[in-house]
Amino acid sequence: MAIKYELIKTCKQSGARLGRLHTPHGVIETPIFMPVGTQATVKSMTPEELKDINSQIILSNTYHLYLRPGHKLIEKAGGLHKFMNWDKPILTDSGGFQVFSLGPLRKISEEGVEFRSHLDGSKHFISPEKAVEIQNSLGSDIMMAFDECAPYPADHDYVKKSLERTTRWAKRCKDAHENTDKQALFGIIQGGMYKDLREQSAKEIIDLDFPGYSVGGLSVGEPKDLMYEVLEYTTPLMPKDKPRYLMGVGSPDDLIEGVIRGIDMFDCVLPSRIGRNGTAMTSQGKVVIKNAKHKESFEPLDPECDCYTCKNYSRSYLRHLFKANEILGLRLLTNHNLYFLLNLMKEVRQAIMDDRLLDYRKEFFLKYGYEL
RNA sequence: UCCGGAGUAGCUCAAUGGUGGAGCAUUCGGCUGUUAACCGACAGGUUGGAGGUUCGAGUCCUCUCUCCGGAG
Repeated sequence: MAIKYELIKTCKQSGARLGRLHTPHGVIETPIFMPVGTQATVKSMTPEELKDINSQIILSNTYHLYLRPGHKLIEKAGGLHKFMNWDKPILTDSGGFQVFSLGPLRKISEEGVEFRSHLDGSKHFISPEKAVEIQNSLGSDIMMAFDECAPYPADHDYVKKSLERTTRWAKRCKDAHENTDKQALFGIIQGGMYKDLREQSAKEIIDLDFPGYSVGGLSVGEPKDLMYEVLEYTTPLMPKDKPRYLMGVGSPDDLIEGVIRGIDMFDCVLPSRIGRNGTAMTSQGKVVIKNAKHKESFEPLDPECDCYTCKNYSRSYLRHLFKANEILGLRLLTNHNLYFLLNLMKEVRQAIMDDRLLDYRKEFFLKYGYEL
């Protein structure tokens, strides 16, 4: 087996899990946040910088790398790790979400998905088998099954048909995947916002016996309370001895709420994207660095933060960089936001260890400005 | 001094004589398995000034001011 999950303890106060995930490229302490590096790069960050902020694993993308530069090229380069100079674990998303987000450019059938490239309009076809083949070429530590992410809202009938197809596709992915000792393939539970469908999907996917499971189809525009509710009845259905991954979630409150509901892994573009767009996550809440009120603020972005950005630069300077459209500004904010979430998860792990995650949530929310 | 050109939003510029717009800048908002250094909103005007022609003038006419270019 490529990976092994070790449950260290559960928080007595919240039930959250503290664990370790052993992978071919090292051990990951969970719960963990995974920075997103869609095109074989976490935008604006070097691998060295990612290590400096304690990134343990990053995510990359099948769809994007298949289109450009091509998975065969990456295979020829010696695999994704070597190609991008990252020797720690990598998880690759299957392209299922791109199917969801490509909208009118794609056509879904039982066989797979036909779509037009967003780059040049060329026609392509990705099947479950193809998604596995691509990810085998990339050589990621954790591969994701090719799924269909249903939109929100979607009616019961549509979601049921969609999740059943996701199950059939998951089976095909598993059958196509042979490199099981070097790469782990995770199954994805769908089912939208319907309890009976989540139960059905969980049963079908777990019956296929994957080394890890993710919850997909959340964080697609539904209210937060609804997402938490779905998690509350979905994670208890998942095996305790396997990692649980909530796909696409990454706001600070969602991470904490997800961990409390039994999630071990998260990924999200939010910190890197809003960082590039000029918003920082700080212990005191959100900071939009371009706002005029920071013009003469010579204080750090977050006085409680120990990241490179906060230790060396003022809000005034960061604002200047953004106003002047200087590339360093978005690099520094990306660096800070990723550090902030990685550090948040570190504190969450400590709080689980100390059996006080609910207390921690309360303290964090109060400072950040979230309502409990 | 003469000749020519130009004066419209903070800037660069649109607008048959018929409801003065855009891009950028400003201010603010959004972003959740990246089609995203992106997207959106608010605000911003006595069209250099004064007359005139006209039902109606940014647009045509007269005078005037400023700037640019050329000549002297």
